[in-house]
Amino acid sequence: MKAGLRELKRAGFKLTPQRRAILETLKSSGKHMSVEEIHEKVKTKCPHAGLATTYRTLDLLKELNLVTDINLGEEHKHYEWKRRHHYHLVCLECGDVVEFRSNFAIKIEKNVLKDYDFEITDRHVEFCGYCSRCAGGREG
Amino acid sequence: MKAGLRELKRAGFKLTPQRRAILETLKSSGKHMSVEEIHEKVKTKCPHAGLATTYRTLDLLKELNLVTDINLGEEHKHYEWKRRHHYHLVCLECGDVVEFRSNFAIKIEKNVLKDYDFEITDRHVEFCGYCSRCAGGREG
DNA sequence: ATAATAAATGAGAATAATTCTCAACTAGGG
DNA sequence: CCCTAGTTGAGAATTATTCTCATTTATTAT
Repeated sequence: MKAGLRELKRAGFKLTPQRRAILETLKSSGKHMSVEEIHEKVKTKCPHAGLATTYRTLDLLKELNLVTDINLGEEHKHYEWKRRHHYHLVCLECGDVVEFRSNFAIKIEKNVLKDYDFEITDRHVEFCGYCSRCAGGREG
Repeated sequence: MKAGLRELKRAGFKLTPQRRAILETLKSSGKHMSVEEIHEKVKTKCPHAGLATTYRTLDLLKELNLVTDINLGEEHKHYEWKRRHHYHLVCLECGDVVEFRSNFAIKIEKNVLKDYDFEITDRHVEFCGYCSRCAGGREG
């Protein structure tokens, strides 16, 4: 059984078409999506799907540690299928969101465990600033 | 002139009692506060202060890069006076928020500049999980 | 398969944080 | 001290999210 469905099942939740659709949408898209975007996509598979179910299911998937929510600026929330040590750069000028990885990310987390005795299960790391294209225009 | 007021002035904004109070409240508290908390504190200095002004001023201070907003869980937004390389650990059990610093934080940012040609001006780094007290209870 | 049942859904109402509107007020320059 | 553009307060408006509840459905045992 596919990852995601497996965890839902194991935790005693029913595998409804709506849940399958939401899960599949996020997993296959491979990027962050707003609740509305997810809902629109889900409706192509389940035309009667209600928005509340999308909210409920995303909460559930978050609870099960399968998805993460990211906050881009101030607007509405975005979700994405969880991946390890995968952070975000958000350009304040063009709004572009670039993923990044750093070897130091792992070291920071070891630091946190060792120095603060804190066990990390989820991460929200967004660095905001200016991407190469936009930085140029700002200062000559 | 004090830091904060200086930047407001320089950018051409008026130094109203409300702005002074909001700025001073955040700066002197030294920790993150919700908009309501800030507003309550401000009202002890300016009893007629409106909530909208607190929202407007926090937006303004953020615009000027003097404060950062942090997202603790799902609730309403929190703000704090900006400090360098100062991140957060959020315990999912007791809700406690601990600040942390890591030498690797600086290295990550150098990585980002070098490898992604991205100029960081603001950071939102929250690691969620379980603090030492709560981690124990969870698994025996 | 089919029935029994606890869980899940859809639709829209309810909520709560944030933003907007606009008349009245005020900081700061001259 | 006056003028004026910028700022404020109060409450209405907006908008994302949550709640309610009657109806439907996935799953388990028969």
